[in-house]
Amino acid sequence: MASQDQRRAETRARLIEAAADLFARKGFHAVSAESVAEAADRTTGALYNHFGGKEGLLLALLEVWKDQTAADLLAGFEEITELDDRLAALFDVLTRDDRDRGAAWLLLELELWLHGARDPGIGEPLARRYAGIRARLAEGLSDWAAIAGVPLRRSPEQTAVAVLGLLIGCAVQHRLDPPAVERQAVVTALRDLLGLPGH
Amino acid sequence: MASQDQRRAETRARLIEAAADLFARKGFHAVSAESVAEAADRTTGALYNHFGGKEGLLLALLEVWKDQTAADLLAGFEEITELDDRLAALFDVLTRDDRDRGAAWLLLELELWLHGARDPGIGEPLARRYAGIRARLAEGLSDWAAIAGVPLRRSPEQTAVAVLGLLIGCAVQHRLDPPAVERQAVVTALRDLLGLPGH
DNA sequence: GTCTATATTTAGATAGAC
DNA sequence: GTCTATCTAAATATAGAC
Repeated sequence: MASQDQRRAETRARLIEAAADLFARKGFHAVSAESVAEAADRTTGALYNHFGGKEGLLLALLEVWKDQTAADLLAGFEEITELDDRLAALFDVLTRDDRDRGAAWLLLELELWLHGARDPGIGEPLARRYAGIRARLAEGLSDWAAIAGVPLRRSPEQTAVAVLGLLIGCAVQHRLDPPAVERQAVVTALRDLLGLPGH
Repeated sequence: MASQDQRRAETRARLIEAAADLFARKGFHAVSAESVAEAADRTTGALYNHFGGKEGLLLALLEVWKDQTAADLLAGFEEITELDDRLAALFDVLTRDDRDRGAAWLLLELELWLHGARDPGIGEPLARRYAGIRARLAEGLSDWAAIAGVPLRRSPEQTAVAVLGLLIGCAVQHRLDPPAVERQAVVTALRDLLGLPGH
């Protein structure tokens, strides 16, 4: 009896994973429901049974990633002690271009954003997700400020907005033209936002 | 004889304008070549004759916007004298949501970016465009620093990267959740990047 | 140079077998 | 619950008339 649920859960997981990969690499509209099912070793029938369609799959994907992204982004941040390295790690998460999930992360992120900006059904959960990421980041920055004895220049929330904004905006530019965005310059810019003197 | 060229030029312009509007509002893949032609009061035949297809239309659109964007972004910047107002004007260009072209600017921008990140044929001209925008912005910042007597904290180019990055990243967040991004906080963050004391 | 009409392909979605 | 087979709709692209 449990193995039925197990198989169902695996099908669901496989479909979501395949969707994440394909949507990120080719874009939502350029990917057919059939190709997602095929990549997951299932069929469109299963996909429609689970998610009701491609749009439903996108929403499910968003929900799964809701917390995971914040975790990915802040994983390094909370472990590293040296501040400059922590800041650089944040940028690296967004710009690394290897074969793992981080590879197309930025692409999928903006793919989702673009849908969210047009469709409230996607936009609202996405907005909540960003708010969650900022809340965690704000908490981290607030703790850091207290320990380091450096007063933040804005509320923790608005500092998180600025830090996240700078990271996203620089990552966007980096993707099109990597040499144009110097890693070290991003780090010093982040330092500026935190109210630290130049190195 | 000239009227032949004129009509051809007008058809081209109408198609590009219609494409900009529709691509921005609905996204490239969600828009059919036929709907673009219809919105431009022409037919698909004309579209294919001019651009060879929808992809060609996207490229042509990109070329037209190449310089225009920098002009739009910096138009206010160079006229306003009060620094905080200048900085706020930059952000306003990216976040205003009225009925004119600025409305969907950010959407079309990231729509193009997403295609550019996946297709070098789009990515390379797009990268050149961003470089152009940064060059103009760097020049403006450099001039300002000289006049104001405030030394920039990074090279003009890398300062432009950071300023543009912060603007884009904050605009992205603002689009999904306007109240979460305080205009004044963006201004002070920009001040930080320029090495100015808090207000 | 532009339009009408259409060929070709492929998408999303479903019905019924197992 | 999943798969096979198929239906309907819509998209890109073209061919030929004007």
